[in-house]
Amino acid sequence: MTTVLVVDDDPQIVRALRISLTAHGYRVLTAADGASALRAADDHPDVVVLDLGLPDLDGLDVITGLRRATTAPIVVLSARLDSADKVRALDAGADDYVTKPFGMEEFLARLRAAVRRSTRRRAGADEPLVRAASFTVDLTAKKIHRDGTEVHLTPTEWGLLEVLVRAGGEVLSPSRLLAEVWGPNHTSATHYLRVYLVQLRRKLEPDPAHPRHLVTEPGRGYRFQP
Amino acid sequence: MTTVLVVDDDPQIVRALRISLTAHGYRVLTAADGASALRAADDHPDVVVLDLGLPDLDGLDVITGLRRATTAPIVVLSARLDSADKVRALDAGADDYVTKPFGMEEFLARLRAAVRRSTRRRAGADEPLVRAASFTVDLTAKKIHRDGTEVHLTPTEWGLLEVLVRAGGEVLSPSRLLAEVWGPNHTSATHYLRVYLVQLRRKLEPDPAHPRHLVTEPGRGYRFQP
DNA sequence: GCGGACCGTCAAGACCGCGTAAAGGACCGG
DNA sequence: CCGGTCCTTTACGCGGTCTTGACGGTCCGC
Repeated sequence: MTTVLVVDDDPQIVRALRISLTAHGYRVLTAADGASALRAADDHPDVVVLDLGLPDLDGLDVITGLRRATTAPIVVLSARLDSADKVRALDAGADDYVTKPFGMEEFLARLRAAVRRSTRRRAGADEPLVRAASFTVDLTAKKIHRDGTEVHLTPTEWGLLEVLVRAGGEVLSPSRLLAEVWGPNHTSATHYLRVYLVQLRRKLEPDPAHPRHLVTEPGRGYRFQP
Repeated sequence: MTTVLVVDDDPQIVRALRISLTAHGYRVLTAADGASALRAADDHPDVVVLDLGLPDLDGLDVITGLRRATTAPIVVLSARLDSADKVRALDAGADDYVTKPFGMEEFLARLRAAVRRSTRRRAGADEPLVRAASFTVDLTAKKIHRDGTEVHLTPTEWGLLEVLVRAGGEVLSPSRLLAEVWGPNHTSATHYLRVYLVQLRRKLEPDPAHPRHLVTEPGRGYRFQP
């Protein structure tokens, strides 16, 4: 679950944000001033929503202080429209700046965008990882693993496998596959496909003669079965 | 140098952005429609500035298309004030949304924030000293140490190594490496790379014939393995 | 049962990317 | 002007990869 630290001294806004955020599945921590905000940073929130008009500390100092404690994205809320304030806040380490009054939908979308970017590396890095019974395909790292060891694929082999995997189980016609891997001018060389399907099966399938994942659909094409 | 891809069909805006961005030390690529924007994504911009009102493709499709090709942050420019548009764009994969007309200072600050966020991980905070098993790279002092003694690198050798090290293990394509080290006009002289890779390996690798740190990814490029 | 279309398999040769050595040439400081 | 460093360019061998051809098998319609 994603944890949001809301820092604002206005109980009205805190309450409104808590309701909306909780309703959207977030876990909510709150702080009413800068000092407690910096303390709350130790609880490792995934994202911080920060009002700049706090009673005890200057807003910019809160940002730099938070930056020392955490790499979580900071979305600043502020009533000030002055663009110089925005520039200072962003350069101090904030990730986005929303002026009050704000629309809740837009605010939530900006929050999602901030969280998405900060988690793409660690969580998202291994999300496009497709599993089959006997091997796994890492689409970003372009690597295949089987029985714990890495399997080496040639560029063309990889190109073919990638197209099949990205299709997500859909049957792809020979001409479609050829166009994707070899370019639109090789759509009649269906023999290539057979050769490379054999090689892929030999490298990936437990029993290459009876493929379970790289399946032939006679007369229609090929399909990847996760 | 940070590379910005500016996508807009209005020559006025492109021109204004190019001037401002260049003056602030960015390298600027431009595209006037969605199709060429997707093509330009292969040049690995560090950040994309995208106008949503393009003549050929729907803005959201451009965002999702870019997201397939690159993880660079996307800052959307749009004349539409409707918050529903913002929500859609942000949820499609955009990182920030600026409405026209916009203040250049604020825009630049948002751009800096977007770039900072996406490069924070590899900047490695305050440890610009990268260790490999057989040598260490000091990125600030521009020095290499191996077995306690300093290794001398020529400027070009250093440039190449620096780009590889800063990429933090990511595979870099030949064209990308050439553009970074020799400038964007030498992207086809792939032979340079082989020559300099040999020299770097001879100076740094324990067994230059079987490199452990400066690794070739056949068909895709080169990678630094710490 | 028979022929043809489609598919799987194997292997040989062409081709291309990569690594390596080394020569030519620009540039610079003495 | 000279020696050195560094960049560029040429040449070549090797190994992996792609392409191509041949052949056997299976399924289906006739």
